[in-house]
Amino acid sequence: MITIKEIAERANVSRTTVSRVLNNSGYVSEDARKRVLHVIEETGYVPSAHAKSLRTKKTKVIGVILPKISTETSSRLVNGIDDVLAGEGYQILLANTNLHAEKEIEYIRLLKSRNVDGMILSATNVQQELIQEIRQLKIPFIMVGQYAEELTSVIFDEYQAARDMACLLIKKGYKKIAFIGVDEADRAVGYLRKKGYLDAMKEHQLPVEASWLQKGMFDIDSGSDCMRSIMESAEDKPQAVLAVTDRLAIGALQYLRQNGFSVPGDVAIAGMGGSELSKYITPALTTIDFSFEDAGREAALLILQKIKGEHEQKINRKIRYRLVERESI
Amino acid sequence: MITIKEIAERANVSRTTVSRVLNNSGYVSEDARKRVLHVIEETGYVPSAHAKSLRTKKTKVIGVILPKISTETSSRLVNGIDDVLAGEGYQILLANTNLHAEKEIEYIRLLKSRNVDGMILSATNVQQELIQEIRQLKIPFIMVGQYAEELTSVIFDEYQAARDMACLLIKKGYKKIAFIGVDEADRAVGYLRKKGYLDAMKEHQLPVEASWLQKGMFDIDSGSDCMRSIMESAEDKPQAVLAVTDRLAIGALQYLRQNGFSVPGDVAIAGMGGSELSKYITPALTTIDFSFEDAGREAALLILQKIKGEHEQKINRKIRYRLVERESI
DNA sequence: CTGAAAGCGCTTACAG
DNA sequence: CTGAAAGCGCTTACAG
Repeated sequence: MITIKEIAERANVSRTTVSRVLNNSGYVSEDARKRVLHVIEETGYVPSAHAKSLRTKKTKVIGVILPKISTETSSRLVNGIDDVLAGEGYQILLANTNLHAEKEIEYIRLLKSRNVDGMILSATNVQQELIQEIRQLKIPFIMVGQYAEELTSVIFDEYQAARDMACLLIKKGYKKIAFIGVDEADRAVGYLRKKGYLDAMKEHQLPVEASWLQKGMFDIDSGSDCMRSIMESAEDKPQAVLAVTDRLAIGALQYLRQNGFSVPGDVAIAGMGGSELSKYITPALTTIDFSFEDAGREAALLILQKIKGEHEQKINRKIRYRLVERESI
Repeated sequence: MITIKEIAERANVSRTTVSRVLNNSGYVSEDARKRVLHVIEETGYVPSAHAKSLRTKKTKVIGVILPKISTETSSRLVNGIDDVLAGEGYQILLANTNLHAEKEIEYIRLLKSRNVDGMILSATNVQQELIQEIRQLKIPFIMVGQYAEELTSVIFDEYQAARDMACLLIKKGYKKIAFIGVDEADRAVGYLRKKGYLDAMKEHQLPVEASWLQKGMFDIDSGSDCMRSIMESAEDKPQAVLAVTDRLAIGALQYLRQNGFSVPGDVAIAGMGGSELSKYITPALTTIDFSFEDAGREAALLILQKIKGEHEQKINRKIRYRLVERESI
C-alpha cells in the first residue's frame, strides 16, 4: 500500500506538508499543494483511516447493534440512521445479535475496541447487566426502543399506543377482545403494550378471559398458533384480537381465514408496527405506524450532538406514532 | 482510554507480555498470565483494534455497498452475508449509495481508506468506470447481482429466470403477454430479464405489441403507472403481464383491481423476486424466488476464501432460483 | 510557508 | 519465558 511517506518523497516535500494539503489545514504554498495533489492523483493514494484515527481519536464510524438484521423494523431504523449519518460523513458498523440478548454486551465491547465514535442499540431488554455495561461506557450511546433510567433514549409511547388501539376497538363496539403479546422481558413490546391493552379493558369494565391472553414470538406462524389457542380454548370466543406486532396479527388472520372465519366479520384484527405487509394484505390491517425511520434519524441526530459534546444529561425522545385504521376491524 | 502500557505496568510485565496473553501467542508463564488477566478483568481493558490493524494490516471488517438500505433484497442479502461473516469474527461496514450509481466508486475509495479486508458490492450497473476502479483495487472484492468480465461475482441467471416465467405464462395458455421492466442500464434486471421475456415470446411466435413494453422504477406506484399505460394505450389488451420485480407486479395488480379487472381472470400477473409481500397479497403472486440470503452467504464465503488467498482467478457463482407458482396466473 | 520529531496503541522479530 | 526497540501510517505542537 502506498503511504504518505511515498507521496512526500515524490512531491519533494515533508509528510507534514502532505498531511496539510490532505486536511486543508495550515499554510501550504500553491506550488507545493499542486505538486502534492498531482502525485496523489497519479498514484491513487488514499490515506489510511486507521493511522489517522489512531492519532485523532475519531473514526467517523457509529456502531449499530440490531436484534435481527432482516426485519422491516431494523431496516427502517438503519435507513433513518444512515440518512442523517451519511450526510455528516459517518458510516455504520453493523452488529447483529440475532435475538441473543447476551450478545448485546459482547458487541458493545467489540464496538468499543473498534473505537467507534458512538453506538446505537436497538434494544430488546433492559437487563441490569446490560445497563451496567452501558453506564460505564465512555462512548456516546443511544438506546432505541426501550426506556432505561439515566440513558439517553429514543422511544415510542408503547403503553399509550396499545391503549389507543384497544380503545379504538372498543369504540367500534367490540367488547370481547383477545390479545396476542410477546415475552414481557421485552419491556416495550411485551410488557407495556400488554399493560396498555389491559388498562383500556379495565377502564371500560370489559372482562378479559385468561385464554384470550396469548404469548407468541416475532413471526407469522407464531401468530397463527396463538390464534388457534385462543379459538380452541376460549369459553367465550372473542370478537376481536389485538396483536402487538403486524406479523403476529397476520398470522392470526391466516389462521382465521383458513378456518372459515371472516375478518372482520367474525373476528376483527388489529396489529401494531405499520409494516408494509399490513397495507397490502387482504383485508388491509388496522395497525399503528411507528415511524422507525424517524426514530433512526433522531437517534443519529442525538449521537451526533453527543459527539460534539452539545449535551451531557440524558435525554428521552419520544417519537410519534400514527393509528392507521383500515379494513380489518 | 486505558492502554496496553497501563496494563503492563499494573501487572508488572512488559507490553510484549501483555500482547502475548492477549493474542495467545508465544510463551507466557502461568504466573504472568494470571496477573495480566486479572488486571484486564479489573480495568475492563479492551485493546484498540485500530492500533492493532495498523500493525497487522487486518481489520476483520468487510465493506458492503448497497444500492438501497431498506429494501427486502438488501436486507436478505446482508442477512446472508452477516450469517457467515459473524461466525468468523468479521463485521460489516455499511455503505448506501441510495441508488446514486456514481457513489459506488466514491464508497469503494472510502472503504479502501478504512482498510477493510474485503468488499462486497450489490451492483446495479457495470459501467466501465466502475469496473476500472475495481480492477485496480488490491483488496478482495466480490460483485453481487451483476456479471462483469474478470470480476469474481455471485449472480443469478436472470435471463433464464425471466424466460422460465414467460414460458410458464405461455404454457398456461396466455398468448398476449405484456412486460414491465426497468432501465436497461441495470444489465441484470433491466436488460437480461427483458431479453429472456422477448426470446420466449419469439420462440413461441407470439407477437409483442410495442405498447406492452413498459419501463418503470423499483417501486409499487411505478408498477401501477406502467399498467395504466399498457391498458390505456394497447391496441390489443394483454391477457397477462410479467413484471421484473414483485413491487412492480404488485403495483400492476393494484391498478387492475382498482379499475375493475379481475386477476388472474382478466389479466394474469407474474412478478420476480420472491418477496414476502408476494406471498401474502391477494391473489398470491406467482414469482421467482431468488435466494438472496444464499447469494449473501456465497459472497461472504468467497470473500473469506480470497482473504485467505485460497484462490486467485475470478470465479462466477450462480445462485439457484425457484419458480413459485401461486394464484395470480 | 515548511519540516523534524514525537506520539497515537499496538505487534513482532530479535536477543537474552 | 521475557523485554527493549522498531515500526505500522498518520497528525500536531514546536521551531524556524
